[in-house]
Amino acid sequence: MALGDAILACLTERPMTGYELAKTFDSSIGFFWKADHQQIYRELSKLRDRGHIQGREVVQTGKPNKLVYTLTPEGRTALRHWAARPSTPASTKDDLLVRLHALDSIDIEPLRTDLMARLEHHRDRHANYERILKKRFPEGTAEGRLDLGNLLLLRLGARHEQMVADFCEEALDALSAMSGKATVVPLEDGKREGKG
Amino acid sequence: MALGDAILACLTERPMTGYELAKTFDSSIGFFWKADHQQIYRELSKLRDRGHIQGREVVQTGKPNKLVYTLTPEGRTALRHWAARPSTPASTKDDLLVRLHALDSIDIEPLRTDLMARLEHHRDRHANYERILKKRFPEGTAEGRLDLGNLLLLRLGARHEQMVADFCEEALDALSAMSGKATVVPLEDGKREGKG
DNA sequence: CCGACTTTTGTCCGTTACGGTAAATAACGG
DNA sequence: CCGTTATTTACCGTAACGGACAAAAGTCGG
Repeated sequence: MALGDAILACLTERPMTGYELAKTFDSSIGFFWKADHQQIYRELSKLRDRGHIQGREVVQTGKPNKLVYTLTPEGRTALRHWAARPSTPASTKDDLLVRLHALDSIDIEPLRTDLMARLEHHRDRHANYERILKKRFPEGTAEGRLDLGNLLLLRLGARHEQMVADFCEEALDALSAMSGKATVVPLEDGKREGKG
Repeated sequence: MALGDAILACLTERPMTGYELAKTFDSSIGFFWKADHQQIYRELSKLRDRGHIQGREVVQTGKPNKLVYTLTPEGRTALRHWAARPSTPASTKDDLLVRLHALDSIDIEPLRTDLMARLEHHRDRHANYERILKKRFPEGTAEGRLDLGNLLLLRLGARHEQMVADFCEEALDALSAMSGKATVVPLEDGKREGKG
């Protein structure tokens, strides 16, 4: 149950409602962890049952009342214990990779379309990371533990998106070369600063 | 259900038993898709029920009889249809990243240990990718669609592991710098040449 | 003004996926 | 005899995902 711990991690920053958490999982932490609002509400109930978080109802006029969740000391401890256990490296599980593995049994045209969409997707995300980096860390330095973690995360994210975007480009190139009859895939590893 | 399709993708190469598939999911395709043998057997039953694969029992003396599964034409079609649908970009879901997000609420020592373990893990995997690359594609070129896909995959895998390993190293460096009291994270290689 | 749509805050229910434990069967190696 | 390799399968619990619904107030268009 890592989703629960991801929520606890979010709540270390400030108390939040399920709705705000859902928003958060759509931006910052959501860059590497997807969860929709139902999942979050369900997980919140479990965490509350476990005593890891505590909900305080805030009466609102006009809108339905909201439940602001705060980490309890038990929750903090649980998070620390969870964080002290060795992490398990996650596997990628990307459909695209499976398709490439069976490249000669599938249709290339839709694949090409897909690769182009993905290229755009990863470029967008890369730009987004860079934008946030420039805004939050214009000096490229962090002050304090929390900032350090987020800076590291943003840099990793940016590089990852860059890498995948490059990969999509190369795959498209190779596919073109292939359908053009040549059987050689261009480029080799290392840097490859795009010709702009 | 992408696992089912991953299995179909594997079976395009050659007919296999559940046992062999489990092995495969421990090496080649398993580099980016984890699945243990129970999952695979379960999925195989479903695929057989759906008529996407067909099992042929091979009587063995000494060992339990084995069931060799072959793709049916329906299975091939299903795979092609699946591969023609746009892929959904997968999110990372790595515990380590969640921990970094809550860096100031967790203990650094176990994190450091974990980072070192992960560094080694990703270096090993990188070496493994490079080894396979050198063996299967000494020229760095592919002949034929199937080879192209696998070459691309291996290169992506190698780069990915390299990147994550580098990330672990940087995180460790930054953590050391931090506990040494300085609050500045050293500049990374590559871009970002802001400060002198 | 009415109806449609969005925002905010959730709940319910069903399916898919994952993972631990275990068991049956039989050769081979130490 | 015990452990490992090979092979398949069952049972069971939890984690994760995702569609639909609810309820009440806000905003926009006709």
